[in-house]
Amino acid sequence: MEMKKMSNETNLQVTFSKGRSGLFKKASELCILCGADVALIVFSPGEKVFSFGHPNVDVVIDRYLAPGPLPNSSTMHFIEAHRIANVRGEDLAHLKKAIRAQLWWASPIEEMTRAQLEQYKVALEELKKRVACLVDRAMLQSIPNPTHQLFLFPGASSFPNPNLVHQPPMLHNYTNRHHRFNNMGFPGYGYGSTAAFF
Amino acid sequence: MEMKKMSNETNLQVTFSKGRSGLFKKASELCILCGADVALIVFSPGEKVFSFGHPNVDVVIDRYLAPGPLPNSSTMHFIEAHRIANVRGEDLAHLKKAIRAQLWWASPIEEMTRAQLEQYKVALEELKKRVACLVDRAMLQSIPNPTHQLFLFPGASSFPNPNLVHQPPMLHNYTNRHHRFNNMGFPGYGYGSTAAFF
DNA sequence: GACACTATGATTAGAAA
DNA sequence: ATTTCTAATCATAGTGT
Repeated sequence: MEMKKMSNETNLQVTFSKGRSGLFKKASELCILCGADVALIVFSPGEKVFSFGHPNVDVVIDRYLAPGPLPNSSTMHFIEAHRIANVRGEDLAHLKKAIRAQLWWASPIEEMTRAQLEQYKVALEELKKRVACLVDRAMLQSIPNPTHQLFLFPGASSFPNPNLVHQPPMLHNYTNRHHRFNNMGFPGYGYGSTAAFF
Repeated sequence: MEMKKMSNETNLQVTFSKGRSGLFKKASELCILCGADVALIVFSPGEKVFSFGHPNVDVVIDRYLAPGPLPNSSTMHFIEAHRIANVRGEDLAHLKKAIRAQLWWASPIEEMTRAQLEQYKVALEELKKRVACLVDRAMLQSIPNPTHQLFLFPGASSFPNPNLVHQPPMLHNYTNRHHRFNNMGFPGYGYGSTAAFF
């Protein structure tokens, strides 16, 4: 088969789907057989997200990004100073609840090393300040809502529920970022439960 | 072949190496044939890093990490519950620039709406608390730092230079995070330069 | 670790649902 | 976008250098 981008749009679609399956399968096999840790993120031509990770996508990414979530040196300048900006709760309790259910980037936290955690913490404080600032300013101006498609769940159609997949793949942690789910308890591949997104 | 972790250490080593090659090849094929964007990170049993990305590992990761419009449906309730802010032009250019230039996980920030920003802010606070808690806990446990091997270039041996590989793989952007390089100008696969890692 | 070799079991392209 | 089916192709485990 010629190694160049396929012209036929339909065939491309099919090929992508199959290829992705094969790719993910290979990835999981590598994890199972060799105990390797893998993070695999795929964006379809249609911009849909597919991911696979062992033990978990974010954990691997963090490890890849290590040492420390502050990849660029310029950021390091901020590590020294700055204390935590006091932010009072306001009436955001309910918001917290909602957010708690969907915080994607917090899940890998308990697997970070102490050093990473410390850096992470500092970085968070810095970021929070910036965000707070942005929020305040945004309050004054009404940023037009970009097309929200809030109820769109790209990729959700692929594996709506891992347990419903016809041929149970040994894949686990097969997710898309908008609708994460861990296909634990899979035949032949059950890994320790991942911490819930608190 | 039985799908469980291999016992023979030697065979495992070989299998990993082969499997990784195959996996990366598949990944690149998916990119070439279907124009998919892929990030693939693999940690060998020996903790060595191997990565592949199209157009680039970090770009894909960022896209993966970038929270599109907060996608959870339950979130909607809160978004609706919030009043809309008033219009007012304010210059955030410098702030945006600063953020864009420094915090990788903040990059998507300027694309968030006010409502999203507020949630983001709350989320940060929540997260920060968790981090602080974990840090404190970690302080007491003194979690041993995993060997950092900061100046080690694992994986560099695999594909020292793509151009030197006997059978030129169609792989590109085969990197390890400590020694990044883009194998642009590859026969049959040259992609436009990706944004530098600011 | 990478590479050569080879039988065979696994994977895929293509068409179609 | 995924799946089924099939024939043909390909990738790989095991062994050895």
